[in-house]
Amino acid sequence: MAIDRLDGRLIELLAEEPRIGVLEASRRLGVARGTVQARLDRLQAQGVIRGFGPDVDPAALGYPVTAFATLEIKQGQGGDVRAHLATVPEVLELHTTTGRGDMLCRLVARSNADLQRVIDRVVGFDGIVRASTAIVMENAVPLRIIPLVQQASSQTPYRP
Amino acid sequence: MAIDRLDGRLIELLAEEPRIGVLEASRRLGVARGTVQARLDRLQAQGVIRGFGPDVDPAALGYPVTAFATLEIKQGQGGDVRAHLATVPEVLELHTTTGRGDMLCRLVARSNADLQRVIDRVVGFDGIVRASTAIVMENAVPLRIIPLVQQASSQTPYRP
DNA sequence: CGGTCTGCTATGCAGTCTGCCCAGTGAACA
DNA sequence: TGTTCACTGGGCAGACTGCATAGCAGACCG
Repeated sequence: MAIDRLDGRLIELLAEEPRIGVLEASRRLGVARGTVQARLDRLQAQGVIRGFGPDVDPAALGYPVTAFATLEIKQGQGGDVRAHLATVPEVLELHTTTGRGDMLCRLVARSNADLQRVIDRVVGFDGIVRASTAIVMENAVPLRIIPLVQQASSQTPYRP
Repeated sequence: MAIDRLDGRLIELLAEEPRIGVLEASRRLGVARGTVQARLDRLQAQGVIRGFGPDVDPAALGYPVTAFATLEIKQGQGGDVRAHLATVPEVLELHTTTGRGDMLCRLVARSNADLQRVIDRVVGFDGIVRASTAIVMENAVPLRIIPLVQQASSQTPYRP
């Protein structure tokens, strides 16, 4: 669960140059190949690294508009709403939350006009009482994880 | 910008088995290796595939709590607030939005108690007028892109 | 203190893949 | 009709992977 500096550097390296191989990584990190191999296996086994899936940009696919919708759900309808939203491709992410709304979801659309269609489809379901949407104007900080990895790994020095 | 069925299948394949090579992918897709190579290059050049960065799970790093904070910003302070939030490792994502708040950010923390520390650090900045936070209870639909890829690619058949 | 474990280093080997090249083919297009 | 483009199928040298082995240093424990 705790990762050390070497793990951190390895993840940073993989994030910067994903196409890199184990051998090249070991050279950059100044450790043996087997060590990198073992660390990678461990990180994946522990679930720290879930995988290396392709990072697809919705904008490049023709969906440049992103929005967040807060949904208020009728009591006891949570499961149905979740199943409904899971069938909508434009729903990229869905969380149930505390606070004002009951659910928060991330949407994409082909245009602002198209967003209306998506929202209609999202809220066109019985269990949803109310929805409020915030359109993203600028993605000031794109989804990132490296700073957190650095923080988490800086605690534990690498002792060979 | 438009991707066809083959591109779509390739992305799906890469998402399912990221460790796959070009050669194996070409076998699965039933096309020549050079074709897969060319498609991959094109997808990356067009920015559809940004990269293959490691998918790190914050929970496995010791940050199991996720929250979304809506921030209200003092007029004209947007840039400063953005720079401030970029320095906080626990801020994984930041968007400027329309609607009720002015910014929406995704936070992680080591515990609910630790979330307080994170929020204090986030809002402990002059430009932020008010913040309202929603803690994520369940990630009903984890960040996904495949359904969108399928939708986008199903329009254009593959004509060899 | 000595035994045991774990993690790292270093090395080797066979099999496989990558990057690059080329010639040929079929379809779309001017 | 001629040109262009994408795909096919093949070949080649070099590099990498997965796997296995052996030695070494530090931590832990009775």
